[in-house]
Amino acid sequence: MLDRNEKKLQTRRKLIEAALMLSAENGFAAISLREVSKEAGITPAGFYRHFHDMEELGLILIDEVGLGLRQLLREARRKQLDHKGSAVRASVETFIQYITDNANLFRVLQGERQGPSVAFRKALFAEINRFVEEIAEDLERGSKILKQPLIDTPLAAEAIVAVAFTVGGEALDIPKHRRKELTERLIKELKMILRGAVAPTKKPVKKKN
Amino acid sequence: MLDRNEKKLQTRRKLIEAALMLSAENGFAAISLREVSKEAGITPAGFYRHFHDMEELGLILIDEVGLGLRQLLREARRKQLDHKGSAVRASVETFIQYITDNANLFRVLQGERQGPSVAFRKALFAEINRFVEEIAEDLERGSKILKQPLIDTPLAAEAIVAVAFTVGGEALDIPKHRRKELTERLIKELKMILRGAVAPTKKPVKKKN
DNA sequence: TGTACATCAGTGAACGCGCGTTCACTGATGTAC
DNA sequence: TGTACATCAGTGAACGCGCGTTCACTGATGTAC
Repeated sequence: MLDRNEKKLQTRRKLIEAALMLSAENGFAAISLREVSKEAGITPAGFYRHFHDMEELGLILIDEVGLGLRQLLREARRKQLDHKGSAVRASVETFIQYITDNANLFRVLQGERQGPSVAFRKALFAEINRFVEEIAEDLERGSKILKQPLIDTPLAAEAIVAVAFTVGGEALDIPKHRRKELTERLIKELKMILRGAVAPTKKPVKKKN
Repeated sequence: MLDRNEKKLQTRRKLIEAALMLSAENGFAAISLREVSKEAGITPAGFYRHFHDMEELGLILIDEVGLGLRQLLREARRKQLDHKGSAVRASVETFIQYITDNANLFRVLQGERQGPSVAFRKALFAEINRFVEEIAEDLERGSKILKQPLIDTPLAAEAIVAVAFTVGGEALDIPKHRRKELTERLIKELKMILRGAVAPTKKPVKKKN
């Protein structure tokens, strides 16, 4: 009951990795049970020993996305403590690195927002929301340290994530040597948002936009 | 040579509308030539009198998206001239209205970013870029009128579009009565970005984020 | 340790289905005289 | 206006293909004695 189980888990892993790899091309929605099974080295019928159908596999992929995002945050926080340069820079560089390393995982997140099923979309949305909330907490903490209260932290977090994911999505389709530009651009954009999120200190600058 | 041609164009329109309608469910990538033909009321073989394949139809859908976006901008500018309330509010309300009215068109834009083919993605990206540039011009104009120079207009435009499209995408999956909240949220987020994009007037507020 | 039996991950063949594409065709519309 | 011919949007049957799913099966691993 150990070697056997281990073997099974190994095949399961292979299926997950195969799905991740194959969905790089045209998204998870575009791949078939047969393709995934073949890539993982088993027959289509064998697939059913592991998942009820492709949707179940898809939901597990989304879990992996969530896991990846949390790892990303942990890594980013760690880098911020070393604080050479700004916190934003450290975070963005970690983020772009993550995207580069986990392109296929990020593609799932990016691509299946209007994916194959309602359950799918809901799960993905929940995962992203969780990420936004964690970013909000980070912002809150940072703003207290710097003594720069923010006007509306959750909103700022949402805007930051929206912009980061959009630019991140672009990064996937770009040759590596142009990643650096994207990184700089993203840093500037996020700083812009943060600047707008800081509550005015003395004379509030008038704006009528 | 007139009635004939007219009839043909009519069928073509039906195919386009059918594709738009069917792709509402699970995106354009998920629909078949046979489905579209059936929905449009012709046999699958007849499809080829109008398009070489589904990809060609898809590219035309993207053109329609572009057309829609330009109409949206025109409408938003018109509303701004009436300027009851802020320019941002007028724009956002027009935007959300557009999304509500053209949900399927917007879904194409939203959903096929990592769509079926490279040509597809490129076309979509080009269309969005064009939109970003027009927003940038609007921002530039607005900032001159208000005498509030912006630090980096193209960047601000990009961030604005990223946030607007993200929130817009959420709007699609939400019951109508909650649209209002989303509208307000989007307005706040865009104002936040604009605040961050305005060049500091006198003493630049220090920030180390 | 050796034997008899149970478990169960993975096999391979078969199924019915919807797909994209081809083809010769039909019949209404358009054109030339 | 009437006739003979050309055009061509749309038909309907046929094709081969990959799909998801089922099923009885095999044979290696695990368990009980």
